[in-house]
Amino acid sequence: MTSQPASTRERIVAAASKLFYAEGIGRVSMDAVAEKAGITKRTLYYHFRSKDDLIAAYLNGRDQPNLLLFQRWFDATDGGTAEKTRGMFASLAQSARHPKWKGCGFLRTAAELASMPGHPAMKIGAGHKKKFEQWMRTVFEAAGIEGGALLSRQILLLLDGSFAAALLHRDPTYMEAAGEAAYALIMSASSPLPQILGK
Amino acid sequence: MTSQPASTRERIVAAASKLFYAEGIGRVSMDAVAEKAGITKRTLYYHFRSKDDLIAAYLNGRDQPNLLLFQRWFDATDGGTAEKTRGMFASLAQSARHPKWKGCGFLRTAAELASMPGHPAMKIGAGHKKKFEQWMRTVFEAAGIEGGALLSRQILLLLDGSFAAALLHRDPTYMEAAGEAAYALIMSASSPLPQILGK
DNA sequence: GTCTATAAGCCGATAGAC
DNA sequence: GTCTATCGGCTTATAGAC
Repeated sequence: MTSQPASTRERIVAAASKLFYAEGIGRVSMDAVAEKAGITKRTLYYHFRSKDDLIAAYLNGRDQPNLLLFQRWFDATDGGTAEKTRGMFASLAQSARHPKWKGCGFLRTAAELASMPGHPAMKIGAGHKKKFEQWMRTVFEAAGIEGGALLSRQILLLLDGSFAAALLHRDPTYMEAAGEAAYALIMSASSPLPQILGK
Repeated sequence: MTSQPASTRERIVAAASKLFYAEGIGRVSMDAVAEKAGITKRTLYYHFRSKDDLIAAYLNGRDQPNLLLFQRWFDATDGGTAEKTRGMFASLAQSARHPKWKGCGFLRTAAELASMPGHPAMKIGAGHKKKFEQWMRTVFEAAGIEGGALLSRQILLLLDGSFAAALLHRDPTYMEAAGEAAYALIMSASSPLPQILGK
């Protein structure tokens, strides 16, 4: 909130955030974080009790900015809800073309901490994705689209799937395919199929 | 191919597979693998040049069995292509309810190795997912469904998304939601929408 | 709040005997 | 092919001065 030149704590989180995202939390040492932040390790441990606390702070710092980014991408696209959602995926694909892109920090951290379900970072990651799903649901309900609860969950699945596939194959077109699937699902929900198309 | 009591190499891969999947590759030491396999570390390094080689062997050993599992789940479900695909996701959700379930080993390994795109394990993981996508495509084309290339890619996205979401939230119902989305997408592709439903 | 210095142990990988 | 023993380096975290 305050606009200080940047507190020591903020500089630590900024340094950790860059390193954790670029290399993965398990491959970054506390020494590396301290060096990147321009402080000693003793100072680092003064501000954060443990590496696990720092990991939690890293994800906490990315929660709101990431959500705002998705919302800006959605709002910036012309058309109805289906078009706007597809546009959001198109912007995501564009962002994934940046050389430093390395997937979703929340999902990658969850993958690394899969054997520690109670880890604070897992809860933050789960909360972040829940917020995305909830936001999408309010969007669908505001647009008068039925089945917003199921639909928003399906959009989230396409989003996370596109993060995983784009990272594994280093191919952002998976995100565009996810956008097309999202578009088709929203269109189907917007105009329920007549019975002639039933099974 | 041979049905020996189990060669040393096979026992090593079996031990590594259990440990890597349960704890994540970065959290498992070569000491732990050797101990689990009942050999010394020197013997382990006689059979595998490095840990990276062992990681590749781990994923290679899971490639075919995993694909066969998906195909068996698909075949075991009654109905048409859409129902069979949804049934496959339902079986996946059931498997995810096992206490030892920890997501997709290929995706979790890719997340850990995100900063090493050229790692052999990344190529094996990408190949595995490509095979799944290709298999789905042949299924759709054999059933006479149009757009099999795009559709199979969208099913893969739902699959990977459900792995990620189910792991993060520890909630297998995300896989059932993915199955419903897959069902809807396949039904739409099977019976193209008449123009009254166009935008 | 930040520093220098170090504890105590684990890491991947190797030497050399048999 | 398997063993005992160990290297050199890196890991998280802490002690005590200022």
